[in-house]
Amino acid sequence: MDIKLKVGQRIKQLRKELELSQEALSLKADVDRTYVTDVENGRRNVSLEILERLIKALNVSIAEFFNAKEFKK
Amino acid sequence: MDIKLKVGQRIKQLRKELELSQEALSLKADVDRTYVTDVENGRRNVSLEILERLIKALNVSIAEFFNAKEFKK
DNA sequence: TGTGTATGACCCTTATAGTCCGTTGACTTA
DNA sequence: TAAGTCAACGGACTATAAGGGTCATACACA
Repeated sequence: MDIKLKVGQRIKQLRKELELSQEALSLKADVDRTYVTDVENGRRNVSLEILERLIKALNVSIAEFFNAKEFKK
Repeated sequence: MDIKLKVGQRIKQLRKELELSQEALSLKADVDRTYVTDVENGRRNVSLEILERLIKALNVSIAEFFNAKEFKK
């Protein structure tokens, strides 16, 4: 599966666990709301700095974010 | 520390373990030779797709790549 | 019905990611 | 003295990420 989609689905999963809307997450991470939609749907090739902001807004470490089975080989 | 530098240092560390030159890594990952230098020195805000190519060229999973103490909190 | 909230899909700028050319300095080996 | 490898750096260029506008859809509730 495409890396962009894997990351998008992981973000969506963690966002749901926190019961945040896309807009609430976008505000916490200081990105555009429609950008979050695109990222979650695998349409954006996110850069490191934006990815870090999104991950921080989800209250997990980068290691935790990528410690999911879709990122293990 | 800056996320770009953390990623750069991790790439350099794994590259050294494999005893690859920057150019050899750049060929394996199909990115520009000079780009690898910049990434390792924290000067590039790498995108997901390029990062994935670099990580694959280093023979580790994405989870393993980020399973290092600098990415845990 | 309407009104609000949440998400998704386009489309279009502009800021920057990524490429490609070259040079330089440090180090090694002949 | 070369002649090679390697890393770092700069300038110019091209491709695309990031941001933002707008409209559509679905759902809930008054």
